[in-house]
Amino acid sequence: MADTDRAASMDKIVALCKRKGFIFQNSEIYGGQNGFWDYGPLGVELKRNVREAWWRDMVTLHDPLDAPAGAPAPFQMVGVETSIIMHPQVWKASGHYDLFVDKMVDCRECKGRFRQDHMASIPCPNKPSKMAGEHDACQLTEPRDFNLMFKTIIGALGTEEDAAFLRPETAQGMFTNFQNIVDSSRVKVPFGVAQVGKSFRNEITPRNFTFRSREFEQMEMEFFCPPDQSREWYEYWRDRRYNWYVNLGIESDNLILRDHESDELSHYSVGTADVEYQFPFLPEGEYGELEGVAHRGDFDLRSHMEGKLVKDENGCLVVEKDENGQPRHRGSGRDLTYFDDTAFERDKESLGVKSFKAYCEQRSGENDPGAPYRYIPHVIEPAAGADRATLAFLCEAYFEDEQPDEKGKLQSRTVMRFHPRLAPVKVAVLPLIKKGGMPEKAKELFHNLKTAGIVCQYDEQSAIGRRYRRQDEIGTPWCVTIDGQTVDEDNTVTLRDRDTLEQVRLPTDEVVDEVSRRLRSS
RNA sequence: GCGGGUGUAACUCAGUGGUAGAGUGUCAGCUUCCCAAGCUGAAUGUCGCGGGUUCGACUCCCGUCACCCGCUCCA
Repeated sequence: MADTDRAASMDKIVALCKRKGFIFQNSEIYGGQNGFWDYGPLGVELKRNVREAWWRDMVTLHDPLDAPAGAPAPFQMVGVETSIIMHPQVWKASGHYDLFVDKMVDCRECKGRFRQDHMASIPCPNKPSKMAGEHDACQLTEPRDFNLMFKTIIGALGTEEDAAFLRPETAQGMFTNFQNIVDSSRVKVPFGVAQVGKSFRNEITPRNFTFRSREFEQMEMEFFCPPDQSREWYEYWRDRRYNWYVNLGIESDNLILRDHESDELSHYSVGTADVEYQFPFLPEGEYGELEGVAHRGDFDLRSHMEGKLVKDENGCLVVEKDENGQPRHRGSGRDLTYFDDTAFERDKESLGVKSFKAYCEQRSGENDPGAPYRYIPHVIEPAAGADRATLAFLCEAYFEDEQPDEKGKLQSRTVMRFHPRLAPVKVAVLPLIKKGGMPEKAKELFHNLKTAGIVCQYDEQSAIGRRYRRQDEIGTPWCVTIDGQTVDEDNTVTLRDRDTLEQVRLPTDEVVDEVSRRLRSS
């Protein structure tokens, strides 16, 4: 597909999102706000389904007794929901505070804005032979702070002293609760903590529909494992997360798993891979990030123990010091190490020691006498964007094809081919015509579907063909039609498939079970 | 943030210095026994927002907001 076609299809998707109630611009009646979006009646169902598919896969269906296929070992998985505003020190210790506060310099002459630490390598827009700020005509402002974290004030009389931040990622809530979770829920390493929630970033350039928003929702999981197994776990989660998208209907041609180059890695990461989708708003062959799966080592827990970490000249993580030799941003001072009692109990006989204390004393000369039984767990973090995944599913579902109308003439059809589990509406109940007892019969079935908790719609408005198309356009996988045969003969209905247009007849009483069965097996 | 483009009904878009139309969609009625059918009727816009010029602005000018494209940015 040419790039112009790709852009055109994106325009159609955006228009459909608005027309059918998937996604609206936030505060639209006031002119809108850059970087903020609202989900409409169908969008909220779709996004809920995305979230639930993730939570089900991660938490609800996870069986801690057996290792899932491909996993190095059995593991446990729990969920949390932590607050959006956290203690300001969290962001200082994690590094976000320093990292997100960029010094920016404006040029009054060329109207350019530059990151102060990048200026030496950015050509002056007016005189590209010189670097920004070095041309005689340049009129630079003083460097100013640009904080990518949303700032707020705690307390009604709050001053700048009471400044706090909306979280730019949900992950820190899992790290700061690490000890609480270990102490309260009897989990043992390796285990994961999952969370779904809103995050906020003051993006400089929100763009591409909901892809880069200032308020967005993340589906993050922090997986804590022994340091010597972290590589295997990283590879496991990377592949498993890629497959999650494939299983929910993303064609593998549009989806890639891309390992980061070493110079692309965050300062704390020893390995990161992105799950990326070929969005229609990108040029052909370019992909946008849906999810980052990062091997974060012990960076996060260590930061919250010791304080903000930086790499020293040897590439080792050390606490960053201020001019007085004190930590630049102190940590909590809590001991967040983990004692692997299972492994120690297993090994202690062969080690010839009675207690862990004795083991440590025996190894008192070592660098880390508690190793490998007491350690800071390493972290594997699959961090997915719920809005980005939702957008990818929307783009992937969009199809235009041609189907014959009642006169046999081909008519174009817009159909959203959502995976049935993601479809906002699962089934529509349609009386073929508005009389002959069909509406009554249809309403009865509709009530039964409702009672069974299946999201469904009832529609008796206008011709049957048009109603099918309406449902196609919002991606409803099945339509049940009540006709004369239902009422006058054998109480059977037709069940129409969105993609094949094929119809099967089945007894009205079996519709709820059949739809449930199809949803389960999809 | 910079440069370019765009902004008229729910959607797609016409339009003119004299306060607005089409198609689709939506709604109501009739008809209709399976894929955007037909007929009849109806509702909807302060022409993105604010200011200026003008007797009069949707139209011209300025500002602003939003969207798209290109740069920049992207933990």
